[in-house]
Amino acid sequence: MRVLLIEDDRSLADGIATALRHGGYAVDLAVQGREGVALAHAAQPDVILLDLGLPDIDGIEVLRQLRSGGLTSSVLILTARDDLTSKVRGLDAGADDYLTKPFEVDELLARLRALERRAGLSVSAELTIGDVTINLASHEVTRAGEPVKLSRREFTLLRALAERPGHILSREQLEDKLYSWGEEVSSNTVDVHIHNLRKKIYPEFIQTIRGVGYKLGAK
Amino acid sequence: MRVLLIEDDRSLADGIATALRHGGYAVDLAVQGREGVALAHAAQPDVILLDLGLPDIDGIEVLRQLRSGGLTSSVLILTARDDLTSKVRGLDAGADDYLTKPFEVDELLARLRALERRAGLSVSAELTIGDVTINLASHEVTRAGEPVKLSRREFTLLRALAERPGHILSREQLEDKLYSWGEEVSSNTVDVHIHNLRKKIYPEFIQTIRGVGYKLGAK
DNA sequence: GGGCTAAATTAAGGCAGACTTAAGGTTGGC
DNA sequence: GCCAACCTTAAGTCTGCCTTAATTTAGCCC
Repeated sequence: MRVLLIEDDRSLADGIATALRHGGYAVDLAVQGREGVALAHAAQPDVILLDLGLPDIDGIEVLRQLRSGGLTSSVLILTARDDLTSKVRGLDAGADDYLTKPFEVDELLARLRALERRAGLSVSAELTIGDVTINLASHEVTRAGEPVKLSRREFTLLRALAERPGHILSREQLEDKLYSWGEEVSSNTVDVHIHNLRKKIYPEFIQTIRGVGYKLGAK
Repeated sequence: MRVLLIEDDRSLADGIATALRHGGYAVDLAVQGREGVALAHAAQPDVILLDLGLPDIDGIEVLRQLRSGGLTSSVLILTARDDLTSKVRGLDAGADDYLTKPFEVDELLARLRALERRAGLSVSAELTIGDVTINLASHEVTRAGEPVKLSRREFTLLRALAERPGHILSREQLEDKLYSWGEEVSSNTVDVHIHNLRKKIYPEFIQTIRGVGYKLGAK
């Protein structure tokens, strides 16, 4: 866990840094805004502790520069100002939390733990088979970078096949993916949708195993 | 965005709830700890506002039950106690933030926005999708620099979609963002609001995935 | 190669889901 | 307490998709 502390008051900064190191954090220290922005990009910290009262640049401006530079670290603002507006401005400029000076080290540590907890990354689930990508969240499918427009049933079928590339799925299994209980179907729908999929992507993309079912890739 | 408020002081609770609803949140209200735990599971709120001084169970205990029940909503503690220990205990028990009473509604709203941000919903106070910008704090929306006037419901819908650009949200999910428990709606309101949004912005801005839901750009 | 079965192809009809519109109802501001 | 804005309903229209089924093509075994 890496922390970047941007704080111009040297003795306060040293005190915090020591406490954090005791707490098992790796701490980088910057005493000016510009320096802080540079270090943030160099050190890629998990959390940034940002003092609002910096000598060279306004803290909120630093925050803005960090965010517009694409930085995703959590930011905790340290401020002597307890006026509402700068708190609100700070939070709206992309801070995750703030702490008013003076504060107790225990509270700082507690807030850091709270920030750590929210480390859940949202992974955009995407399947790739050959030059075909399937975005599960947006239902977007591309083939060699070109978007392919699929209907609901087509998408469901394709996903079912793409989830187990190389495995053969029978018509029956595929129907199970398409239809819920009590709305079974009595025709060759699966065949038809497979056919349409092949037309939209390319024929060899889906292989037929005669008498068994269909499968993707892994030729 | 859905908020669960657990607060035993009825008039305070009503005040907060009204303010939040104005801000475009769907608000569920519980006046007791047990009730709160139950509702949290039923309503699946994005954020829980938890008063520590509840009549039946201690607030921290409520929090513990919520977390051990696997709930991942962000929790913001409201407390009259400004003593450090209960703050720290709260944060360690899994709260994401706290606010000491009395507080200003503006600050509550700012903290809510900050919580939403951390939950990975958005990175800054302003969302931009294509040439449309959405200011979460002021509720101002512009399209190609031109201001667009949206109603409350329209704004809430747009925000929900904009928080996860490219992701598809079903009508059901969108309704959850608009309505609190017990005020469910049985018509095509979502459709209508989407339609009005499209008229005010432009039709292709919101895409329909037939049989699945709606999504924004990300093209 | 002939016969048989499985799969591919095609097109049409029907329908469910989505869009549109307008009329009440409700709410909030003054 | 009135007015305007906004929200909900509901009905009607539209459209893209799905299913159906009939026909053609391909694969396999003897």
